[in-house]
Amino acid sequence: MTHAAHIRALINRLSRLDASETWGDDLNPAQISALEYLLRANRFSRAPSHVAEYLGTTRGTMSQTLKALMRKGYVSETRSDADRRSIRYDLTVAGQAVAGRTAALVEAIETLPFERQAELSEALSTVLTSRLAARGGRAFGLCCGCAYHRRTEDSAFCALLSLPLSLEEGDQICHEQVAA
Amino acid sequence: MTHAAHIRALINRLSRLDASETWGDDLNPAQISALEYLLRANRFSRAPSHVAEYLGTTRGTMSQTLKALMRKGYVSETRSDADRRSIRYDLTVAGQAVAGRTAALVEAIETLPFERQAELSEALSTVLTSRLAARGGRAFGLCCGCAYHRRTEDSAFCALLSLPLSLEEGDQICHEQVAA
DNA sequence: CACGCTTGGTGTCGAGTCGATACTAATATT
DNA sequence: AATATTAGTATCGACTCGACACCAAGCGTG
Repeated sequence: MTHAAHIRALINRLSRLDASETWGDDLNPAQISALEYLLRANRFSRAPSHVAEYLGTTRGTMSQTLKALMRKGYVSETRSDADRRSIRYDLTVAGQAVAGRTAALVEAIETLPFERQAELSEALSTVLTSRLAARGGRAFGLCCGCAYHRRTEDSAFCALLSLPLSLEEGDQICHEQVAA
Repeated sequence: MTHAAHIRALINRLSRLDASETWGDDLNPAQISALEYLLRANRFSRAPSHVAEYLGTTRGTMSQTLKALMRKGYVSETRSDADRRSIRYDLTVAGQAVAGRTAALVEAIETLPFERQAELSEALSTVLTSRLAARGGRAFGLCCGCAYHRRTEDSAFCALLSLPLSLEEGDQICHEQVAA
């Protein structure tokens, strides 16, 4: 067993463990993952197709997942005025509460020395980036790390969509993000 | 977003990506995971309850998964003579072929410097161990790392079950394993 | 401007996961 | 011998997931 194969097994096992722990409500892993993505995504990146691409599933599946979350009152639907086809899903207060919880896995990771955490984050990011590039997937990076992000003293601006941004939006995930 | 929360997100995303890639046959992620476990587990650790505990699911679910793999010809059932309740699932040739494939994720991990791979493996192992301990789960370590493993020049022996072992079995996963 | 192509979202189908629960049979305990 | 525990299974309901078909909205080119 090589290091790499072992690492893959660890990743899958940890993910499985995390999924089975994050339970407790009437939500399953896929639904939790969707809520967590919505918590961190900016307003341009909350359509079913974006969540689907981020999580590596299809639009059909994600559509169903979001409808289920809708029925349970964790998200709300908003049709776009600019493009009448697209829908944006926002977290409700209940949804924010669930998505914002600290997972047991996070606490376990925090027991590692800070230095180790940084290495871990770095290494996993590298692997993910290379895999995403191989599949032709988008990076889904942070708004502030985008080539089109413009920042002044007390305001921000997206040069791609030609829209003003709030300062907090800089720290959110954007599906349009192009690494600077 | 803390380092730890980011790492958790990376782990889940990588696992999801891996699952969606390891497809192609008539097998889903849970079935693949079961096959991969069976490939690496020794003959005392291939019962539905062991696979279920390893993967963090229930006996009922795993029973169904293994039956599905049975129907598709990837595993074979063997009732134990010692304990007529228990069943052992072994990989067929087709099962070994699928479980032994190299995943794209493994190739991506292998592009990291060897030093980085070792760190990554080490860090993830630490986290997993601490999580397993917290849940009261077993370690599922390797046979050769067990307190009951006895090794001589050209043979091996399990002092817990009082049974002779083949040399290859030392590198397999054992559900009884107690870290030395 | 009208034609077609593409895109975004949804509905449906079938196989299967998953937890919960309830059950059987075999083994342990007392 | 009676009881408790353990291993595996069947069944139920909610849901995932890929595949596919469908519709409506936006786009692109002649």
